[in-house]
Amino acid sequence: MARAQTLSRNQQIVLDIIEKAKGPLKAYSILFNVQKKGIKAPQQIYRALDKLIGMGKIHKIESKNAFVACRSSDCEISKATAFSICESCEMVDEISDTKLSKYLSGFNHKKGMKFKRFNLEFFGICKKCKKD
Amino acid sequence: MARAQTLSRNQQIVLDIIEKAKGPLKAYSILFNVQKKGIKAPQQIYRALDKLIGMGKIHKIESKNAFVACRSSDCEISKATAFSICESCEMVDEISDTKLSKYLSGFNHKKGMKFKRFNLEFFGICKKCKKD
DNA sequence: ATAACGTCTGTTATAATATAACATATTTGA
DNA sequence: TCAAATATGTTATATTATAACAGACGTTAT
Repeated sequence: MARAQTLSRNQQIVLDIIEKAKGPLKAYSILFNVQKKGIKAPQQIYRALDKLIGMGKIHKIESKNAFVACRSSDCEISKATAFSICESCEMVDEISDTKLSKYLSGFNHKKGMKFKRFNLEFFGICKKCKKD
Repeated sequence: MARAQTLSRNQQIVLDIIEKAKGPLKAYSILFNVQKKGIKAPQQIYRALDKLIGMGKIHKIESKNAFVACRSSDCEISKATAFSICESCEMVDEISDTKLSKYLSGFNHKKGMKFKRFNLEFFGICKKCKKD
């Protein structure tokens, strides 16, 4: 049985940084930010990231190779993720839309494949950037 | 105005390889495959890939950093992509489902952001792999 | 308690993915 | 035909991610 609640030292450090950030963080940017805390190597970051993703604490934005904190308390969300991404300022917003999530979770491939998980990324220009 | 129909030499070479492949191809695997045709550097591959993506001839599978040929004649599809990915055999299938596409194209963010494009990736185990 | 196990850590090295920058050639269109 | 846009070739380098090995730390079953 995996430990569901407690985070290891490195996991906590990495999660803290990601949660404090305003936007998505890249692995090496996390690394530079935690070097004062004694973490020195990419491996340490990637290991923590993997575990945090597994726990649903963070998500990877695949199109950006960057990581954001999950702001939904629902654990299931890590099997059903959707994001809104601004192509101008790089802002990422997690979309929690029950209808959307249900619609996609119920979607089945014509060829009979049963889906366990999906990731959806929307792109556009956010309100803020449109004004400029 | 961009040339919509004609492909340059390198673009054609890269597209040919991707179209012939059974599954998604990675950039460096494409490179190794076309070295006999005189293409020597990653740049040449990535440049061709970028253009082909822009034309909607191929798509990038973000979660795999790999590329597949578009098998839909509809150009619009490059602004609305959906894929089915087997986590066991790595097979990727492009999903062309009008309802799904319409549903997602019509989806609007609560915060007023207008989406121009989306990419959806479903994960599971394909029929073939389930048998094994 | 202690041995066995699973998990986490630290570390060095290297693989895999992608872009920068510069020089030149080719195509296209006004 | 000349300017602009697009494509090419090339070298170097940046960025992202994993392999492989060694050791530490906590649980828990005996």
